[in-house]
Amino acid sequence: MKYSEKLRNSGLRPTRQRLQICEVLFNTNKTFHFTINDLSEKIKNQTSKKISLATLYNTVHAFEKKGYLKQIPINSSQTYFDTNVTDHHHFYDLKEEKLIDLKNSDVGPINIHKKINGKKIKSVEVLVKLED
Amino acid sequence: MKYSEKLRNSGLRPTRQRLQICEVLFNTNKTFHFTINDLSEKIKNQTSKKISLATLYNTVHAFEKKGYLKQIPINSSQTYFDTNVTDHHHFYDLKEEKLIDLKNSDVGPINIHKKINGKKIKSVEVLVKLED
DNA sequence: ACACTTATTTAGAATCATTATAAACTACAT
DNA sequence: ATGTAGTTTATAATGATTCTAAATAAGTGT
Repeated sequence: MKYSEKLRNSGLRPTRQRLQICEVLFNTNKTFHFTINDLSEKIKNQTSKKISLATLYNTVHAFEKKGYLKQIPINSSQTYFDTNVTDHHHFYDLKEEKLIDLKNSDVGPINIHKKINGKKIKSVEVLVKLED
Repeated sequence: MKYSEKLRNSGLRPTRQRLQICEVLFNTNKTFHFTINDLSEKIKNQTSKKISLATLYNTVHAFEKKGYLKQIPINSSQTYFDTNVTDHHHFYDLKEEKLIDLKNSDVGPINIHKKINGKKIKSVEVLVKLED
């Protein structure tokens, strides 16, 4: 299925910029982590036409809202996004400041035994900090 | 044990500012979450003498480094700290933008079955996002 | 193809949390 | 009391993110 159709089905017009961003983010079997700045660099390198920063922010947030990207909860000066939107967890190497995927099977099942009235669980995310 | 001794034992001089901050943060049985801004407001309300923002940042980071505070990994415009430095986890109510403590017993034990060469696990933190 | 409406892109400005600076001050050892 | 290393402070600087409003492009109906 072409990105343009997917976008349209999500209520997003398939613009040149969005299609380029889709290529960079999703046209690979591997999933990966990135910041807006990383994305900006990739766009500069992999494509000829530049996209303004504002558009990168707009688009990444639009994709996140649609569920095509996830924010990774971590304290860093920049926000990290993940193209892997399945339930999974992360190592964070404090020294290298690098994120590493943990498969779900690397972390046992997690059961939350507490409920909050009127609220349901949207996601469960584990961050494992690593030091030397 | 007095805060001044504790500070000295940690290699931090017990200054008026640090002692005031200790009072606000630790002089209660309840632990709590706060941002630098929250702390600034508390200091303004609970004490007569003001402390500069720079000092609040310096001190909170110093306390964190010494293990008296923990940063909570969450994507928010401000950094959240926790006076509860024991291993425990959090709910994050996305609508109210509020953190709620989870006791360790509310979350089963978490076993990480993956190792990274030369790295050891410093912490394991679970963030459970809540929606309506 | 054309006109029209609405969504999108964009450069640049604005915002805001945080960090850096460097001068004044203070704790503490001698 | 003096010296020095550690702290505090006001203020400036930084930098990621968001806002703005004008220009552009996409979709729709004719």
